[in-house]
Order: sequence, then structure tokens, then C-alpha cells
Amino acid sequence: MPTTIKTTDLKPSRVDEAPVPAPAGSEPCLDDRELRAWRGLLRAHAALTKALDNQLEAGHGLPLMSYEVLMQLADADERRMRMRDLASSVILSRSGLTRLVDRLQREGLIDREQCASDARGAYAVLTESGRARLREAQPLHRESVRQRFLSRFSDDELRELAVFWARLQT
Amino acid sequence: MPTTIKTTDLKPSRVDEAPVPAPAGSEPCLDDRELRAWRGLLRAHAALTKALDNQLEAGHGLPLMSYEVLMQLADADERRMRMRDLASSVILSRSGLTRLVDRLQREGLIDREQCASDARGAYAVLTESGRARLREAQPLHRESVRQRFLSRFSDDELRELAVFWARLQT
DNA sequence: TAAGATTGAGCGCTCAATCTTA
DNA sequence: TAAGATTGAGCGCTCAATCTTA
Repeated sequence: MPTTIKTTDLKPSRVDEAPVPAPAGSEPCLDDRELRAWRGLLRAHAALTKALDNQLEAGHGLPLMSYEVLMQLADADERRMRMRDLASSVILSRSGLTRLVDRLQREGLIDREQCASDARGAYAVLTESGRARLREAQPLHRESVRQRFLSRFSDDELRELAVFWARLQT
Repeated sequence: MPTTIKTTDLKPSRVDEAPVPAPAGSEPCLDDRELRAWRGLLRAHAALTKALDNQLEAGHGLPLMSYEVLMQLADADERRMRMRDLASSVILSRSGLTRLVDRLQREGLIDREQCASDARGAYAVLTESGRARLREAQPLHRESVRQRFLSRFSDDELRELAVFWARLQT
């Protein structure tokens, strides 16, 4: 064990910042309040996704990213989406999605289908087996999201968070 | 361009959820408000870090993770930290940090030093060149964090966010 | 025995190049 | 010309195994 116990790493960044009187003018240093808001987001996200990913992987052999893809398809019309749309909705590059869908297809959770209206296009389609796997995994995942995230907030706060996220869209 | 314009992907997950009357009992489905709070976090984080990482990499050849490591060291006593502590404060596995420090050392931004009190231990130490590189990169990065994130919130909201993040610490 | 750090193997992603169709 | 999808190359990470010291 390390001798220094670090309860949090959101320290006020002592050196290098306070002494300097705003170097150029247009980009003053982040103050303590700003740092906590920003680095808190990074740390919270990292800790949450790491925990959820490990758990989902261990319990159902399904990494978080795969889970998200299955979810998107389950919610889509006819349980299918264009590769392009699917990539952007799970925030993955197009090539990244191609490879992820390769893996899920190999497991039988997703099928590919030609797009009728645009011969360049392809659909990813959720299979029955994919639906079943998703249904198996959902209870554990939802409970974890509740326990680790949602339960820490009141109803009003959850609504507030949603408003906050919406504000970040470009 | 896809024919369907998706302004947001936070839809109420129509199928599969509303009809089923809470399958087992202990893990009811996430409702719309919960989904927006949760998936909003995932999307906001992904979009923000991707943008910042690209910009930092393009402008200063410094991926976000490397930047975070240099920051931690710049803020630490004597600009040095034990590998173990550094890994946990940037949320990286120990082996992941070993390799990242390898790269930064090859670039001359970090040195390694033996730990005097524990012969198993090693310090990562920020070099002068590392400080200089960080100082170069900071203005752009800070401005982006401001523009893409901080500026979307009032002072009170930033304080509230910090409180929210603190609540998530297990 | 266990903890700090590193190494070998390999996974999952991105970028750039490519092929196909609009 | 440009867009959708895939492929080749390669980067950055993790897990498990290993070495060293507590």
C-alpha cells in the first residue's frame, strides 16, 4: 500500500497556476471550481464505465460497447439500422463499427443485410439470439446503472442532468 | 447523407420496455428521464474527450491522456509521483501507465527515478522539457475546455456539478 | 505472502487507402 | 466528385505472468 492515502485527486493545482497572473489574457487558468467540474466528469465517467464494462463482460461476455449497439438496434424500427447511423449513435468510427459488427455477427447476435434503396449501404439487424442475449444482460446492467449512478440523484436532479447534457450538444 | 436526420439519439426506447410490466421486480426498466441522464453522460463525455484529444494531438502532439499525466506531475510535490499513485489518479492500469511513461520518457518529457524508501518503487518525474511542453499546450486546451464545457454552465451550476461528481465516489 | 513495476500476448480502436455505388 | 462500407497498418490499452523487494 502507498503511504499517502489519496481520497480525491481534485486538488487546487497549487504550483504553476496561482502565481502566474493569467499569461496571455484570453485563456486564464482554470480555477478550483472549474477544475472540479471538469476533472470530476472525467473521473466519474472513467470509474463508472470501467466498473460497468467489467461487470457486463464478466457476467454476460458482453462489453459495454456491444451492449450499447444491441440496445440501439433493439430500440430501432424493425430492429435494424444503417451502419452509418449506428456508428454515430454509439460514437464509434465507421471502421470501428464495421469490426464490432463483425464480432457480433460471428457470435450470431447481429446479421448484416443489403440496403434496398442504396446499394452502397448495409443494415445491421438484431437477431433473435441477439435479443435474447440483451434481455439476459439488461437486469444486471440496469441495476448497476441505478446503484452506481441514478440512485445518487433525486428526480429533479436527474432532469437537471439531462438539461445539462443537452446544452453540450455543440 | 442519411435520409433520417437524427438530432438526438436519446429516444424513449419505445419497444420492449413500456409493454413489459417490470419483468422480475428488483430491476425495473430505466424510464425516459433516467435514460437521458445516463446516456447523456456517455455521449457528452465521448464527444468532449474525442474533440479535445484530437485538438491536443493535432496542435501539440499530445494525446489527452499524456496531457493529464503531465498535469498531475506538474501539480505534485517536487513534480514527481510514484507510478502506482499516478496510475490511479489518471485511472489507468499499472501496465498501461508503464507504457505511457515509456513513451513520454522517450520524448524526454518525463524521467524515471528510483524510490529511496522502497526499492520496489519508481518515481515518474516531470522534466524541464515536459514542463515547457505542458505550458505550450495549456492555453489551447483550457480554452477548449472553457468553450466546449465550462461556458455552458453558470457558476452555481459548476459548483453543483462538482457536488454531483463527489457523490459518485462509491 | 503480498505489493510495485514491468513484459508478452493480444484485443479494440482509429487513420488512411480502397472498392463500390450515387 | 462524394458518400457508405470495408481492409491494412499500427497504436494504446488490459490481463496474466514474471521479477524484485517488503
